[in-house]
Amino acid sequence: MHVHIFMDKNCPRVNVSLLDEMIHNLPDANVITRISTTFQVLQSDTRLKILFLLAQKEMCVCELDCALDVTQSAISHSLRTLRQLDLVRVKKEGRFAVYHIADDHVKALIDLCKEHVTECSP
Amino acid sequence: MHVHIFMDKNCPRVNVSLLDEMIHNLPDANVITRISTTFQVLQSDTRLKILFLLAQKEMCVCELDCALDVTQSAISHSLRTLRQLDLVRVKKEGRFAVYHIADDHVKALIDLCKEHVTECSP
DNA sequence: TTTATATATGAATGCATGTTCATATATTCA
DNA sequence: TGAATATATGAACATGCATTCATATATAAA
Repeated sequence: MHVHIFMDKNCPRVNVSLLDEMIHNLPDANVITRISTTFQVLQSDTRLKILFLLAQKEMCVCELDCALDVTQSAISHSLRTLRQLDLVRVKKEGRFAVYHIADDHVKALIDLCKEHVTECSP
Repeated sequence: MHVHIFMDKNCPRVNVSLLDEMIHNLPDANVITRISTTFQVLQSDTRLKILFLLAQKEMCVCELDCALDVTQSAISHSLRTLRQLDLVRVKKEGRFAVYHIADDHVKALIDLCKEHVTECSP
């Protein structure tokens, strides 16, 4: 893992060895990227609504289609994105694709964020 | 608050009154939007690195500038965005603008997401 | 006051992403 | 087998955003 302090900037407050250690403590670049990708997926109203609905009960695509004011196509695209990050999972039931929240981390994440947002109201 | 079930879609699995209740249980539209905005801000590698650094110690802009391989301008823009959502806060110390994490929710959020990402490795 | 440093901001650009439309696949039912 | 329903996918368009460059403001040092 590369650690690189850009000392050409020459900030008088920098403690080089401390900063070096702090940079070492950063998650690996690929972990950072996966975290940001996850948050990126949680950044859409439609996908959030899907997650809040699925948190209550597993649902097939056409149920979601009844509940949300977007195209069925948009819902499928959203679900694929959520699936790719393992935020939701599918099981086939006859001709229906029934989606459910992947695990409790996901619920905890959105609940925590909801807390943050509703507590401080700027 | 409007609840609208789109029954023209006519999904055989829909239980109208249940779905109606589930839609009522959704957070208000503006809360959803604020949640998605928050996640949107957490979706950038640069801003995440800033948060992971600030989680270790408060830092001024030029310290961050030494630690990260992006422009000082980019860092300032990122910090403003983080500030606007109350994810970080500033205090002035002489000519330095010293930033720190706003509260523990924020730490908890990114830690939880890091957990999720590092546990399931697709 | 002049100079240097620290931070912020605006404009411009390039890239990514969400949605819709059109269409393809898959499953059930007649 | 054929028709209807359920879901997925691709292309296209429009929008939003992160970064950089250039520059402005603010604080300190000389």
